[in-house]
Amino acid sequence: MRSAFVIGCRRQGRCSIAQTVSAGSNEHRDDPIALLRAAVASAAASVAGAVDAPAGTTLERPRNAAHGDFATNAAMVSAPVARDNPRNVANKIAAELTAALGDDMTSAEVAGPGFLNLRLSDDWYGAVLAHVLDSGASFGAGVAGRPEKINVEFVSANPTGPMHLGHGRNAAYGDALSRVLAFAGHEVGREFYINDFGSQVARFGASIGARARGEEVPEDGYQGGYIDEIAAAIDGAASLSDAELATQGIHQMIERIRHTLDRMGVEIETWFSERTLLDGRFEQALQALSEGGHSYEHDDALWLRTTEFGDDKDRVLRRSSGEYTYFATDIAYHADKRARGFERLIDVWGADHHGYVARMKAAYQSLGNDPDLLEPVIMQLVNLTEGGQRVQMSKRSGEFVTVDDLLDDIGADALRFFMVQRSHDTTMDLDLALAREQSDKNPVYYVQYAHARICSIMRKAGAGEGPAGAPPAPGHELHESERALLRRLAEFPDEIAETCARRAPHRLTIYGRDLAAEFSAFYRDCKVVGEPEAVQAFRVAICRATRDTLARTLDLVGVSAPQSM
RNA sequence: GCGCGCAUAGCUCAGUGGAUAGAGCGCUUCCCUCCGGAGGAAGAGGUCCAAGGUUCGAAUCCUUGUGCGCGCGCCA
Repeated sequence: MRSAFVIGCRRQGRCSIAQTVSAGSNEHRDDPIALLRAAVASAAASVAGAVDAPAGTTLERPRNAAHGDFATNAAMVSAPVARDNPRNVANKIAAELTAALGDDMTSAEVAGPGFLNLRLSDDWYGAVLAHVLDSGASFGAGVAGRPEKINVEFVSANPTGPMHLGHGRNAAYGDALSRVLAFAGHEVGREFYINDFGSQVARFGASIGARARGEEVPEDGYQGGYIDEIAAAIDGAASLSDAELATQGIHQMIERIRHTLDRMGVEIETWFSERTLLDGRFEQALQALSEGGHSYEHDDALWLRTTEFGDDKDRVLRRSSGEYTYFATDIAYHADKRARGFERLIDVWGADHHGYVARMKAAYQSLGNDPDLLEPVIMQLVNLTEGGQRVQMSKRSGEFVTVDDLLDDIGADALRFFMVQRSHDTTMDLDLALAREQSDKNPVYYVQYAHARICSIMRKAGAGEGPAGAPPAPGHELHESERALLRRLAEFPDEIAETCARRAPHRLTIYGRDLAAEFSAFYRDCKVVGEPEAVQAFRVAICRATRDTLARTLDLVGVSAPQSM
């Protein structure tokens, strides 16, 4: 029996639930936050007369300073179990905590309906800083409860055209998610599915052929200047077959997409060709569906009974014409991912694919898999704005804005930060004027500036990269800005865990901005260089920890952390 | 019509059961003999779409309604 005990933070309106830990857990023995959390859980369990703290017990960072450094609702949650009123329970928990934490805690006050407001000593804050620096590059890493082998399929833009806005958001999200999952300890495979098979490929080849011969593209063909460019780049294009043109054209488009992703700093490990599934794996998947009794013939077509697993209607695998559908090969693709040992599949799809979710999960289940281990993530649309006006067309070409256009315009850092900034399930506006701005108005510059400023301070302090070592215990009374900054730093591992659990990398951009703002307050209140030696050493250590955590946060989003700007 | 998503400050958005709902932008007013002013401080600005329900406690969970987006093909 394991009851969840969660720590949350609550400051400036944010409330995050994080890592769940059961009472008495020994993990992160040297992590002051984990120790505090464990002490609260243990005290609550003891007072409630239970083995574990009651579910729903939280440790929060109150936004109101009068509510202490940390606060817990343990007493209110435990009261029903303890058959006592919350304030009495709170007093008992406070007594237990005082005994358990000793000098680390300076006060535990009962407040309001039964909140317990805790204040920690400066020595405890010193231990937080020591923990961050001791952890070094692994601070916040490996927080995944149980490491999994996860496949993240993203972008998968059709190789019949350039990457547009939606692909940019998809790429920024998928790459950031992959990075943070890997950082948290999962084994992650990043994959791009190349749709190089089927009717669209034929239309693509026909379009190139038409342009190569100076004809108009067919009614159902692909329009756009890039078709002319591809036709011109293929030797003797006018005399090649449409099929050959399609093959060469797709190769070129993939190279273009690869180049665009490179410019964004997006890494793809596996470029998976749909066509290669036809070597037998495709037939194998269809056979498995048939043997499982999930497919049937009707009206000369082959159908999958997806309604068996919650879809609205059954779906066609093989058309009456004999051609297979995109859906059919996609099923084989998912079977292949599973066969390659990935236990969890995350598919990052565009908004127009949300109707595809139910059928794909049904198909995955038909293959004998747990549908919960296939997670389609739907990216909502992106609108571009400029000075409040909606812009969707490129000024240069008059066509839809491509990712390359945006990279030319606002750069990779701004593109990635802005695209990840919003939760994937909300339609977002990207303000080009703001993204272009090279000032504090622009959030990505704000965070990068804080990092550069810390680097400058450390240069001035002559700190260099010397041994991080254990910083001296604070010899001075800490400034409230120092405590606030250390609390924010200490929150990082929980933030990583929560970002992973919710598949929500946009949290990282918020955390980065909050950490940068917290540093700015520290910078305003606390001088580093020129202070007495012990004070300077302690503050340089704070700078080092903040710099590294800011850099890590930016890196997980795929944004650079410049040492000077 | 059905399905999925969304609805929070003038704008763009955080916030998936806790105390007085936050940030950025915009607006108003301040701060450079100061380790980077690419910065900081203060202020104005809210029926958290509506109505019910669950709870000691709801922006958050449940129902219904409204509005917006997207999808509903033997396309991909």
